[in-house]
Amino acid sequence: MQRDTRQRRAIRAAFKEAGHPLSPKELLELARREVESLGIATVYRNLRALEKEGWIEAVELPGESPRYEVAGKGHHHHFHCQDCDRVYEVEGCPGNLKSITPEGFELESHEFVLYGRCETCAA
Amino acid sequence: MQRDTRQRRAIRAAFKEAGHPLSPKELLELARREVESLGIATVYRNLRALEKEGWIEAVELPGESPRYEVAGKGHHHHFHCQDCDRVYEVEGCPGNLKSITPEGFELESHEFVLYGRCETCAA
DNA sequence: AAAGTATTGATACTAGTTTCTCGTTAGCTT
DNA sequence: AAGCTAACGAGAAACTAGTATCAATACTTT
Repeated sequence: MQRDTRQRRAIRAAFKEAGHPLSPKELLELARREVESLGIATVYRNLRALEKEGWIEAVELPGESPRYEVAGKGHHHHFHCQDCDRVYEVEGCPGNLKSITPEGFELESHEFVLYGRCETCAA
Repeated sequence: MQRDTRQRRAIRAAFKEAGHPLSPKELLELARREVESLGIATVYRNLRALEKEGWIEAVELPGESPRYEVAGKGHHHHFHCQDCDRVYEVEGCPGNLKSITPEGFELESHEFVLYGRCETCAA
């Protein structure tokens, strides 16, 4: 049976407070504010468990190792800040996708990443 | 000075014949049809050299290690076939990007990937 | 054709990320 | 509160992608 540990609570809390996708390292840092002895192995163990139970899902960005965000947010995309390297969610979707899909290809889904500077770094 | 070797010719030829982005492994396979002794180290060496001289450029897709395509094609995006795992180029661009960029964020560039089945695999 | 050296191929190595191992800790149940 | 054992922490190990090493090969020039 699954236990409700300090570590797991800290990890869940970190996701909720952050509100944007977190890499394992970012997650470790954030959750250590709560449980400072937290180890990286525990982070990975819980990421796997939380993903399996559907509470988080992986966010893969070009040339980056995966980040994770709380699941069930509906269709959205991401903004990657080139200064602070953080990833933000963006609402909305450009649409128009079928028109650029080549003849005979079956479009199933799409991913879409904006690059630039976030509000904080742009200032 | 740079030499014109069988290996380098085979690699260039593979890019031109393929007409779509190639991973180092794909490139190795293709170029081995021409030079069967070709080693992976040589592939990486030439990828680096060709990228440096601007003849190819890297194509980064979510969760994938980089592929490379012949440079200088103008703005375009990519279609990743989930069956054969090949990547194709697609013309056009949805536009409309500023409207979904959050307040205060500075948009610099974007990347955009379609997923589904290519013509061959859809048949 | 010979000499000089850039390039090759095989393999060892590095770097980064994720997983495994195992003794210890701490939730949960009774 | 005692016992059971899931979960933890630290470090070793595995995996992957890419780079470095070095003797052998093969372009180029003379």
